[in-house]
Amino acid sequence: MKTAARRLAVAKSPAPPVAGAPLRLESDYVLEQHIGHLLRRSHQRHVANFEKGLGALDLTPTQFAALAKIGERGEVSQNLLGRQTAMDPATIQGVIQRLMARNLIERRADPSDRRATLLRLTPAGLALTQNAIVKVEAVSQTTLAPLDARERAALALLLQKLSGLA
Amino acid sequence: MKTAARRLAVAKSPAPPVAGAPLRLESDYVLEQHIGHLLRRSHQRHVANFEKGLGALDLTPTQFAALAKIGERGEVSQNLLGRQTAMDPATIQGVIQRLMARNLIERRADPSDRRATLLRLTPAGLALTQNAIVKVEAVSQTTLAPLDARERAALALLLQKLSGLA
DNA sequence: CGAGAAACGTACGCACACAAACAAAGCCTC
DNA sequence: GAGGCTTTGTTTGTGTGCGTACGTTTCTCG
Repeated sequence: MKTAARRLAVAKSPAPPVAGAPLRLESDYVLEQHIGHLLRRSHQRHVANFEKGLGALDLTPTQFAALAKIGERGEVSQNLLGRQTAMDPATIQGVIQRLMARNLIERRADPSDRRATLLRLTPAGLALTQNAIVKVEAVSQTTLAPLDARERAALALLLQKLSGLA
Repeated sequence: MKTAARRLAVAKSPAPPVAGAPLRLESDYVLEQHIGHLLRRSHQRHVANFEKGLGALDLTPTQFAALAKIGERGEVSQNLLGRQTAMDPATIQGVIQRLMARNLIERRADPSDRRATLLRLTPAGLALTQNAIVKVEAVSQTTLAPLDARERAALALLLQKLSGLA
């Protein structure tokens, strides 16, 4: 009912808003060729592959990045982790909370800096991360499937330049 | 107070959760070299440039994509627009609502298919989109600044392959 | 023709992602 | 050593982005 009512409300506007031929851009802007759109679509496709490929583990790309980085460093502050994984303090906050709720990481106050919080993996988190790393390799292969070896290397280099990592 | 209380609650766990040396991954996984991370960071950087560059217009990349596509086609259904801009039906919904709330687009029922809704630009929407297109070109230049002309062409081609557009 | 399948839009919930504003703790300089 | 700046983490608000479920309408096929 609600739906029908709303649609009627929209449809009942007779002439004022919609008069003649639709307005068009005169410029021939091609969305599909623009770097932003291409980056967005490529990233989108990879994220979809990721969530397919890790299905049972129930990890998002950002959650995985956080786990991998903590596991690499042993123990990191929340803030440093954010910088290393390119996440806002506000963003990392939610990620940490969700990982902690699943008992994959634990935190303690930094004894030498009472502002900071140190993060480390739990045994469960370590096991899950090891497991995930294997599957993530497969996901990367899926994402990169349209490219041959030379193209893959070229793309990696270009993206590193683009994102300021090279 | 709330903050202090929470921090104490965390800090008061004495030994059980945090015992000895932190757990580490034995594998030498390098987050920074993986395609997903590179795509994420590159996209992230571009979005930041975009929001800087369009500042006053107050458009997000997706909102701009929707406007540009509507302006190119004259009048499109919401669903088709979603496919053309690579957005979920659920995602395009919110975008449309926000653009409509700002009176940049308007909608009417499709006379030949009562399930569908047709979208078109308002005069204000057309003017804003024309204006935005110019600025978006500049944003793309900013994003691509680390690359020379040959690299830009190569990157565009690779991303088109990667996202299924070529 | 009529039932089932498919398409369109909507609604809700979860997870990023960032800006802005804030409190607490540390640093730094005069 | 005291005031000011910075750093760390939190909270709130807005905007994507998708899964899922839903109601309506259209299409398709027997």
